[in-house]
Amino acid sequence: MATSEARIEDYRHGKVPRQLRERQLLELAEALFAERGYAGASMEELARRAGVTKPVVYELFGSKDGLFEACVDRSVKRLAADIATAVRAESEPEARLRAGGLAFIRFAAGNRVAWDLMSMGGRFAEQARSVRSSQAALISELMAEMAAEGTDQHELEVAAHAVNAAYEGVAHWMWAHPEVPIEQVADWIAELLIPGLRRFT
Amino acid sequence: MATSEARIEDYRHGKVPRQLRERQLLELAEALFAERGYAGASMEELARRAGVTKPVVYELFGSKDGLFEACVDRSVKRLAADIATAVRAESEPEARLRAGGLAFIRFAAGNRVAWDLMSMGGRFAEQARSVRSSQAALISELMAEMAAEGTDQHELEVAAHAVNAAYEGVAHWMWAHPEVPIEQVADWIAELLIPGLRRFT
DNA sequence: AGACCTCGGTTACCGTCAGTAACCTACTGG
DNA sequence: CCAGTAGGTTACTGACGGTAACCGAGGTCT
Repeated sequence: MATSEARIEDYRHGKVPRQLRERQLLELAEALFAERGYAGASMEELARRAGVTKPVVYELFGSKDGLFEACVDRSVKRLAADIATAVRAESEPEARLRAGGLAFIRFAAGNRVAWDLMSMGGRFAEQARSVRSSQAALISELMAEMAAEGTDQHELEVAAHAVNAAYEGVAHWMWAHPEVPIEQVADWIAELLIPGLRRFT
Repeated sequence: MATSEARIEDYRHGKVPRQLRERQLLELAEALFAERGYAGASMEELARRAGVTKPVVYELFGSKDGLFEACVDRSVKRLAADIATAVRAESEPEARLRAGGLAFIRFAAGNRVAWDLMSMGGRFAEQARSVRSSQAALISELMAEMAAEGTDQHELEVAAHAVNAAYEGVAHWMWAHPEVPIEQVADWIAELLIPGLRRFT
């Protein structure tokens, strides 16, 4: 990392550059949302924790929804990057799926805060849907590699969504069973899904 | 149905029995939540639609959360009943899973209101988790029928959660693709999952 | 030097809504 | 006729999302 990370403490007399303030608020907001839930988190408190007042937050994010979406966006990007990296490390389709799945599970296990953020449905159903779709698109791509030419596009999409959801659902299960190693879990899911996916080849 | 359904209109001068009022409010609340989302739905408006005032709602449900949970509970029970009925109609394990899956998909397709209610995460994460768990328990039961004796209990649970989540995830996909018949979708998922499930037998 | 701009920030307010305390009133049974 | 109660209302509080208006330190142009 060449450019040293700027810190808030360097700006003693208030007056922190917008970009830095934004990063600071995003980090605090992520923690706050995870800690209190969407409804329970108050803009006032976020501002207080950052040592500023409400209008500052509103100028940067527009609204509470805007702030939340920004947080989710951040997490989604991190997750997508993690998966992409893991997938790129392998070359065989099946190995890529296993690697992607493991990365997914790992992320869920190691970033519960971010994870909880992303799986908040409710009024953010639309956003959640688009997250899932892009996730599924990623999987579709993986599957398209190994799919025969004549495969029905809809069926492929459905399978991709199913695969994505399966991992997602199991991630929830994991929280209740920390004693089970995640590699084991990832393996079980892969073992469950791969046989059914083979018919696409 | 022997006992005739009591209706609100029969009680011209206010004074409606609590039980009936409760049913009425639950139905209106379900619609309202679906229409406006949790945050957007106001207790005031619900009361107005029912022709009463807020404290009536509060006496019956305690809080907005309480009302919401009651709504979800109602939907969950309906879904579980639907699935149980469908499953009971078959005898072969594989056919039962297919039937259960189809019932699941059918419910999602025909009760979007209830469905949306159930998949609202956020502050209701705990409730959502318990719903999923009981759902998965149902599937576990199904799978236990066809599972060999020595099967790892954890693996079975994981698979059950994965199967449940897969159906759930695809239900979301369906909304965006109403042109695809639900039987087709249900079949695709079954085809995807069953091969992987066979290793339990 | 002084006029001026702008950037980061504050004070003080509004409207909405969950939740509650206190009160009202038509029936019902003794 | 009186008491109890079941169903309901009025009128309020407190919290919170969101906003208008203002402020002051620093740099820049003439």
